[in-house]
Amino acid sequence: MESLSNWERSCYCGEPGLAQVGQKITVMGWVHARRDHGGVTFIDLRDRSGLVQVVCNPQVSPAAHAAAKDVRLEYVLAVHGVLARRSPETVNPNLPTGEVEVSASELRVLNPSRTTPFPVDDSIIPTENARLRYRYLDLRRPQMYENLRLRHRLAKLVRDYLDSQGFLEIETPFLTRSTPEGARDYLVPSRVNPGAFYALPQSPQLFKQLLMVGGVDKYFQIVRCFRDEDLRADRQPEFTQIDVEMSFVRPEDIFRLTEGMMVRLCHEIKGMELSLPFSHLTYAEALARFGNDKPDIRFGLELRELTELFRETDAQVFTDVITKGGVIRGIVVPNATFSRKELDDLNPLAVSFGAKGLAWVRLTATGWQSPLAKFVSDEKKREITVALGLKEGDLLLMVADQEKTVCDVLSRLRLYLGDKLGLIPKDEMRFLWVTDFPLLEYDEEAKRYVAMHHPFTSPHEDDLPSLETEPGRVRAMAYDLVLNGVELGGGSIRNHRLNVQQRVFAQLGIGETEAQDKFGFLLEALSYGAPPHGGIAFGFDRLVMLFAGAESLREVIAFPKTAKAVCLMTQAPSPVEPKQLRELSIKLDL
RNA sequence: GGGGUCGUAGUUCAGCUGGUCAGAACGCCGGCCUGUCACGCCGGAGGUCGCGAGUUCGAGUCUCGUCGGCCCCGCCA
Repeated sequence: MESLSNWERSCYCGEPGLAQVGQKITVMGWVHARRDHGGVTFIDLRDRSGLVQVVCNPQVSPAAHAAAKDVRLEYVLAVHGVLARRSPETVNPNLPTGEVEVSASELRVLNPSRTTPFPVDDSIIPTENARLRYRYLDLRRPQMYENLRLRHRLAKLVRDYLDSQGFLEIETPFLTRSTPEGARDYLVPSRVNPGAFYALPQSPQLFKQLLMVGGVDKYFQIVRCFRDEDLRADRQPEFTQIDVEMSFVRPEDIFRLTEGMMVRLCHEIKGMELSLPFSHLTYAEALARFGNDKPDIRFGLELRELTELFRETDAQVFTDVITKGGVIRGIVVPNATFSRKELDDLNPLAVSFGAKGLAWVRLTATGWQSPLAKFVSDEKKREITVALGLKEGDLLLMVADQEKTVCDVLSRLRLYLGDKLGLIPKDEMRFLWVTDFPLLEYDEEAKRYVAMHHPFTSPHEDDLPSLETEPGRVRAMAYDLVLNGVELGGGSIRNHRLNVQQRVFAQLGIGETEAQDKFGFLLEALSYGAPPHGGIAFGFDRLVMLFAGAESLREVIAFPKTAKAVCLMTQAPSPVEPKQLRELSIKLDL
C-alpha cells in the first residue's frame, strides 16, 4: 500500500480522449476489471466519471507490470502514464474513452479491497438487503451516481430559480415542539428539561408562517422532514421537502411560481417544454372522473356514472346497492380484446382492491354479452349503450358499492388497465392542479372533524359563513400538485385572521384552552398584523424519483431506511447505554 | 396491526408431485498466456438450503412459529 505523496490527479478516468494523446496523465480510481495476459495486463480503472483502460506493459515499465499482478477488483489505484492512441483494431467503441488508453509508467496501490459482497456493476443488481447493508459499494454503481447527481442538479435549479424570484432560504429548527394533529412525531428527550420532549418537524409549517409575520415575504427551504409512520416505496420516515411560503398572495400566484419552477426543471433536465398553464381539476371533479384526488391524466379510461341507468333494471346486485345508498360506476375500455380468462382474472383483482365483485358488459355484433344481460330489458340496454356511446368491441366494467369503495376500486382498476393496455405514455410529464379540497373531513374513529390539509388552511371565502353550520361542505383554499398520478406537492392559503383561525380550531374540537396551550405562539403572532400568506411544499425525493424514472425513493436517497425504518448499514435505531437513559430521566418499559 | 411475496455458495439464480438435489454462471484462490475489453485455457476451494419446532423411514421441498428484505392495506394534518 502506497501513499499519494505528491501525486496530483490530472483528470477523471472518463475524460481522456484523442485530444490528450501524448500527454502524461495521472488517473486515480477503482479497479473495475483486470485482464492478465501474462505478458501484458489490462486494468479498467473506474471513478465517478467512467472507465479508462490502463495498459501495464513490462517493456514500458516492469515495475508497473509487476504491481498489476497483485491488483484485484475494487483496489484503489493511482496510475501515472502517457495517454496513447489505440491502434484501430483495438479501439473499443462501447467506451467513451475507447479510442485511447493509459500506458502505465508507474502504478501505485493506494488501498486494497476485500472481495466485495456483490459485484460493483449495473449488470447484476443485488438484493436490496445487500445493497443497503453495503450502501457505499452500491453507490459506486454508475446508476446510483447518476441518481445522486440528478438530485444535486434539481436542488441547485430549484435554489437558483427561487433565488431569481426573490426568495430567501432560511433554516428553521429541527428541535421543535410536538403539535397535535397530523402524523406521529419523532420525539427527542430534553436532558436539561427532564420529562419534556422536542419533536422533529413533520414540516416547518408554523415557522414559515411566522416568517411571513416577520415580514420576510418570500421564504423557501430545502428541508428534511420527519414522520413516524409506516413506510412505502414512496414514503421514508425522513424525507426532503421544497418548502415555500409567500405573503400577499392568492392561489394563482402560487400556481404561477410553481409552474415557472417546473417548466425550468423539465427544460434543464429533460429538454422538455411544458405547456402552460397546467391542467386544473377540482377535488370533486377529480373524484368523479378518476376516482381519486391524484389522477394520472396521461391517459383516458375515465369513470362513468351508471347509477341512474341501472336503477330501473332487475339486476338485483345493483338495485340492492342503490337501495342502500350506494352507487354504480364503471369504466369503458374501447375495443377491448380481452380473452375470457383475462376478463375473469379482473374479478379477483377488483376484489383485492376492495370490491365485492366486478360486473361487465361486452358489446358484440349480436348485442350485449354479459352476466347481467338477462336482468336488463332490451330497451334499457339500448338506452345504456347510447348513453355511454358504446361501440362494438367495447367493454364496460362496473362496480357497485358505497361511493368511496367504488371510487377506490375503479381508480386502481383504471391504473391497472392503463398500464396493462399500454395506454400510459411513459416519457410524458403531465402536471395537474387539484383544487377546492374540503377543509374538513369527518373522522369516524375520533368522532369529530379533522383537517384534510392542515389546521392552518384558510376556508374558502365564500364558504366562511357555513363553517359552523355545514362544516363538511366548506371548501379549503388548498391545492395539490400532481405529476403523472403522484402527489408531488400541496399547499394552501393560510389563516392570517385570528378569528378565522380560532373558528377552524373550534371545528376541529380544539378548545380555547388547548389552542392557547399548543398554538398560543401562532395565535399571538396572528394578532400582531399577520399578512395574508400562503405557500406550498413539494416532495423533493419524489420529484427526483420521477425525473429519474425510478420505482422507489430509496434509489434517489443516499442512505435510505428499510420498510421497518431501519438503516441496515449503521443498524440504527439501536439500544443506548443505561447512563444515557439516566441522564434523560427515562426508564424503559418493554 | 393485517395481507402477499421472497430468503439455497461471496453474488445472481436453478433445484418439479418429499427419495444422487448440494447444482450452474459469475466472483474467489493457484497455474498458463503480449492486445484484451463479458479476455481465453487448466486446476481448486467454497453452502447448518435465514433460524426453530413439527409431520415423515426420509425435508432445501410439506406444516406451524420466528427473523429479515420487498410490495400493498390500515396509518401518512
